Amino acid sequence: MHPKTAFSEDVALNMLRSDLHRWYLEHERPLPWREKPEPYGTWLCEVIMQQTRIDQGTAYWERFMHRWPNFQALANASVDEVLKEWQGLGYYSRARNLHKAAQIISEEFPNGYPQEMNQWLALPGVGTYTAAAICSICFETPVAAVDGNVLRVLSRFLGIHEPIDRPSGRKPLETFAQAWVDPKNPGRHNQAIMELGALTCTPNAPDCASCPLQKKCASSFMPHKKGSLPPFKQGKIKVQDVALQFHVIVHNGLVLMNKRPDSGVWGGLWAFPTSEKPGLPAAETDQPPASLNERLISRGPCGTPVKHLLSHRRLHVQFWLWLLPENESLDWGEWHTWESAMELALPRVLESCWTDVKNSAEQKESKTVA
DNA sequence: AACTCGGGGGT
DNA sequence: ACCCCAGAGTT
Repeated sequence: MHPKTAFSEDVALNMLRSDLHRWYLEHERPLPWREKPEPYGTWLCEVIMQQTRIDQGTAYWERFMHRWPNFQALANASVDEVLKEWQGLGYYSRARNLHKAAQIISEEFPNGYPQEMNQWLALPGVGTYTAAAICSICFETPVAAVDGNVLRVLSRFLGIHEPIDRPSGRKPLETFAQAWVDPKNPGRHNQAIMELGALTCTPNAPDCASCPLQKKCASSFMPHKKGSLPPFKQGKIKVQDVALQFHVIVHNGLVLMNKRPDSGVWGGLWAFPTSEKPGLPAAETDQPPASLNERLISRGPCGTPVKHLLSHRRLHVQFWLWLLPENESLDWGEWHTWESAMELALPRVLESCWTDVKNSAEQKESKTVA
């Protein structure tokens, strides 16, 4: 590369930086973790906000900060407590990894914390984006934090029409992002691009007129038709139908709850014992697996079937009531009162169906006695 | 490189 | 119905 070219590129980059930074000083949202940035709150924020809107995650951040204000406090919590506080936020491996990472940090950095990219990257739940965000914001490490906002802003700015979810499209964006990072103020720079993506260079109907990068943006003067603007993606999500059955097993007023395995949906959360099969349910209320009849007394459907949407699955959820015979026992999980079961970390779909299922189960159970 | 993993909001 | 969101881990 010719020195002269490098020089003029450098000048151009500097001008873009100052334009962006001026814009950010005016438009920065007053988010709570920006008041007094420190590693714990920043790390917690970045993990909570993974694939999550600020509007949705902010209340969770506030509650976590209040309940567990530092690495040690979080490390001393139980994973069930952390998952309960995480309930409803989704991607529950984040909560389990958060807890695990807090224990690692409090053990390996007593009264301290990691300060380098590689140390953060070694922690569970911390990937390239999160490590870069933490280190640039807290330690002024000159690394680009490339998230969905940045990919959108830069793909439009550079006019990248290659799919951003594969190397051909992603590589030039990361290269430019890294070259553009302000070595003197990387944290503010990274947050400024993300803020621009969140407020102005939005997924649809970007407000180019008020964008500080407009004059040099490859897309601002292109027609903003619905699918004509970067970013483009290759990946297509195939949503599958799944018939899922929750087995509500009751005995002496108690209900059986299972802790779900870490792998799979709702990992680490508690739920009724579950059976599922691909496809749509054959009927409004499918017959349960025959094997359950061997030890349990079937009392039939319970509560109202519901459809529950996940990003890659359409769950058709049904509940089935069972009674455990007197003098029989079951070691599939834990017996809870309906009240104590509700204190467990539950999937959203159970949270929203809870009263309906409980009422239906109690009604059918008492009818049996009579 | 392709999957998996939630839930909520927008159009 | 489809898209996206302050992505990471596994296969």
